Amino acid sequence: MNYRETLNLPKTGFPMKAELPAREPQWLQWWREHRTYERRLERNAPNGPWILHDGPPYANGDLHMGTFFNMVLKDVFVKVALLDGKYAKFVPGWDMHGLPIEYETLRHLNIRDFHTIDPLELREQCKERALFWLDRQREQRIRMGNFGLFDRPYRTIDPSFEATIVNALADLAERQQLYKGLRSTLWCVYDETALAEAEIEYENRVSPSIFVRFTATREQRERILDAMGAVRFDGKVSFLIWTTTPWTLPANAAIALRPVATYGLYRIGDEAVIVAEALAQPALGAKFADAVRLGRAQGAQLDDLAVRHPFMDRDSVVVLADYVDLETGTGVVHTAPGHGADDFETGLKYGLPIFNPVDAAGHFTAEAGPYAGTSIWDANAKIVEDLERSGALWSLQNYEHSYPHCWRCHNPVIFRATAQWFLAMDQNHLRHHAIDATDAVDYTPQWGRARQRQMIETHPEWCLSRQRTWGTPIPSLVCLGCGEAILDARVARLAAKRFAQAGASVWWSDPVETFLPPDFVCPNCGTTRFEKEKNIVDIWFESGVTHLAVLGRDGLPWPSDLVLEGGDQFRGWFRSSLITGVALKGRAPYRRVMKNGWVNDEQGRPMSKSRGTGIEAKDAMAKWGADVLRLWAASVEPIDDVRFGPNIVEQVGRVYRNLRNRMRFMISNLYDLEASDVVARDAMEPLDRLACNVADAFVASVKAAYDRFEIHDAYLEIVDFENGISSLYFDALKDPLYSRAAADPRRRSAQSALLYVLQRFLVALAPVLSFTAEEAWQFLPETLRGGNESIFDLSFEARHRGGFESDLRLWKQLRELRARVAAVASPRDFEAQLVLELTPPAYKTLQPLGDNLREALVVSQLRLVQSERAGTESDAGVVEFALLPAEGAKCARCWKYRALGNDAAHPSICDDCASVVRALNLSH
RNA sequence: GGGCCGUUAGCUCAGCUGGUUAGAGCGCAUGCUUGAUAAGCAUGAGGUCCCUGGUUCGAUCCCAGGACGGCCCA
Repeated sequence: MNYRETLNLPKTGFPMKAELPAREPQWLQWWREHRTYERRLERNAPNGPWILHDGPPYANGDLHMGTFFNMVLKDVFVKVALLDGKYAKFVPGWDMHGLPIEYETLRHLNIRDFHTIDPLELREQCKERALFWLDRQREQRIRMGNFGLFDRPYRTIDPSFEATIVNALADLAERQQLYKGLRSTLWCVYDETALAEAEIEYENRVSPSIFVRFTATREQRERILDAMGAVRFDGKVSFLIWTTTPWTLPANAAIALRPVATYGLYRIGDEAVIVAEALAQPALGAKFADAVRLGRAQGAQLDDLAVRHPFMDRDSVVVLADYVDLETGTGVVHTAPGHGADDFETGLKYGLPIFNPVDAAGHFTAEAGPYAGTSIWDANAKIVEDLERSGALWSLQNYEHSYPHCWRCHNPVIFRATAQWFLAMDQNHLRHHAIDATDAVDYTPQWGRARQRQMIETHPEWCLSRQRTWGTPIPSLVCLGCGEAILDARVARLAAKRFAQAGASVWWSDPVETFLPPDFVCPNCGTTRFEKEKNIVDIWFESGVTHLAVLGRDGLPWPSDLVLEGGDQFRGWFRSSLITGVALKGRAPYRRVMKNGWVNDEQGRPMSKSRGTGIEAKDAMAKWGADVLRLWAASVEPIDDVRFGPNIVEQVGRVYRNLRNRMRFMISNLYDLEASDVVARDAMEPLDRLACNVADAFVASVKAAYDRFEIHDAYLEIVDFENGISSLYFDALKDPLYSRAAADPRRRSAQSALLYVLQRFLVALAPVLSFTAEEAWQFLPETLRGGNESIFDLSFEARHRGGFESDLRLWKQLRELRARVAAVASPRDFEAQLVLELTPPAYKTLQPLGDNLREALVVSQLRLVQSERAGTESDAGVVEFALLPAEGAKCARCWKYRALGNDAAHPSICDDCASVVRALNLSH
């Protein structure tokens, strides 16, 4: 007789092969149809919110693995909160204005100069492109298995959002936080337009390289000599600067030194010059041989000195700047705040005048004195000539270097100061308050706070205005009477109201009168005639107010509990949100900031399309499925930079298969269990009760890891648990599950424990392996699901009885014991009988397991002996053990060694099996 | 060039406030099983803990310098 058919072998439709790319979309559909997320949200509503506020991705292009990684991490936390019973409403958002989209649209339309297209038309086209990419990205985010209100995302182009932006500007204006001032921007004098970084190409160019004396007056000289500890010297004393742009000299306001560098005063003949010591030899050239050092000082000691401008009738003051390097030149840097980004920042820092003597077409204005009317490029030669004549020129040569050029006309570009709107960082102590506000924020990792503070400390005045089309207008006016630029809160609120109704394009289409409050007059001159300014707001400001547009309404609290983005956002969104939050609401708009690392390729280098390592999220999901990729995200340390590629996915794929098979084993042994058969934990066999307790401990530690925002720790717990539960527990259970009668109490106890362990296992995994956990849950017989339609209807709450410690110790002891026995001979074929001589404590803990201990060791017979000896601290409390051949013969049905043949009808099987088989025959 | 971060077995990672034969999973090799079977179990081989100095009785862990890699800036 073939006894195999009399066994309770596992049965399930849960497939071993995952085929995730094909199956996952079905579960997306299932979640949508069953409103799984929404229903759980509603159920959780009374328990209060936990909100992760989404930093808006930019709506151009498909999602890459870096975004995928970030979005999976976000989703894990949302799901953890959901399973924890929280109102974890996740509102995804998109950043949809801005230059990249404007460029892409112009390229799409084949338009070279954006001035040639009507702004309203361009805005329509941009909107279309942005919506196109939003839809694609939304599809990809949904495909990842992310939960959220994807039907109602927030979008920076929504009229209500645009109104929020403008109202924020109104609030800031009311607090005197906004002003219009000059700023140095890249400028093409041929196209007469400002350029963005992205519009620049670097090309080689030959420029005049000149060293120029900035000479001290007699009075200035004495202070310099004093500061440098030099003896009395009556000759000419000069700072020697180096520049390759002589035309910027008329705008010189200062000379900058490196604070930590040492500067020397070198006497050469009857004059003396100051340069950095490290550069003295190359800078002074042949004259260095005859130079005598008269004094020296750190740059920081020379702050606040001054010398005369070589040809303008004014002083040039000494300032300090960290960016001054000692690679080339003299370590003394000519500073023209109107003509360089660094220079400009230094100018702001020191309150220097922003000379701006160049017009839009690149000609000097009257401000340039003798050079008025000259083209800047022609002026180069003229200035050098004049310097030569006045004796200020030290040396001249040609110099080839890389220089920014306009990408359209390929001419060299310049820096030119233009009037822009700023958010004043030091008005109302904003910078100070923002730094202090980080104290109330938790950072993961902790050094994030220092990084964030640094980003605030070094934040220049925030330039809010852009001279482009695709954005939210800054509703500022120009008075036609006096030319004053006005950003008035009342005007802004009126504009916001109009934008909320009709969208921000009305700023371009509607007459200025529609934005004027009654009786509005120029505060400067009283005129009532105005013109609209055509600036849009920096998109970092737009994303910086997402917390105002999304939080504090629709059941969402302000601030959020967590924001989670890539580390670059310390300078970006974390910062812009913090500043607007502090400026407008007095505190950070989030309670915790977490950063995730970059995704590099398998060699640890940035992913690159040209190297063939650039993988898009949608392609990865189509190839491997989302769940394996989600598991990958948990398998790495997300704080650090991580690696991704086919080999790594393959490795994670094997871990995935293990997890899947463990689920499958449990499900497949539950096919005949009815809810009414389920045994209460207290009534279970000791080993089964232990497994349940260990599962509780497992979930508790996984939950604790999630609560610490350590997804990777949760992953390690999961892997550790699955290995233990499988090799020890599942193996032990096979015999009782398969060979006992279906309704045998031993078997029902085991099944009940498996059900519980499976349920806990799936809950712990669901935030990461969402699709697979759901799939497994649905393959569980419905009667066993306890009315929980989806795995996401379950909760983390384990029994917090405490007292897991002794269970975990016993569990560990069993694993060691099993390993110890297995090291001598693989016992799992039941061929052995085992005699264990145990220490008294080990005997005390193991003996109560009764026959379960024999099951766990997979032997046919087990005898425990309490040792007389105290025993060393030997493994698992085993003083000694002996493996002997099992007694009896191998039962053809259960494979254990037993006494056979007591039933004449079944001579090859043991008594227990015979009674099971007889019962089966009777029922036929 | 500056700021920040990282560097532990082939791969992904653990290693608490300095003292362990430095661990796990995956892979690899070997064996068992064929009643989880394109599965399961066991055993084993893999490490100058990036390098160089220093502190210490003792350093993967602390300090300094360097190399390599990454992010943000310049």
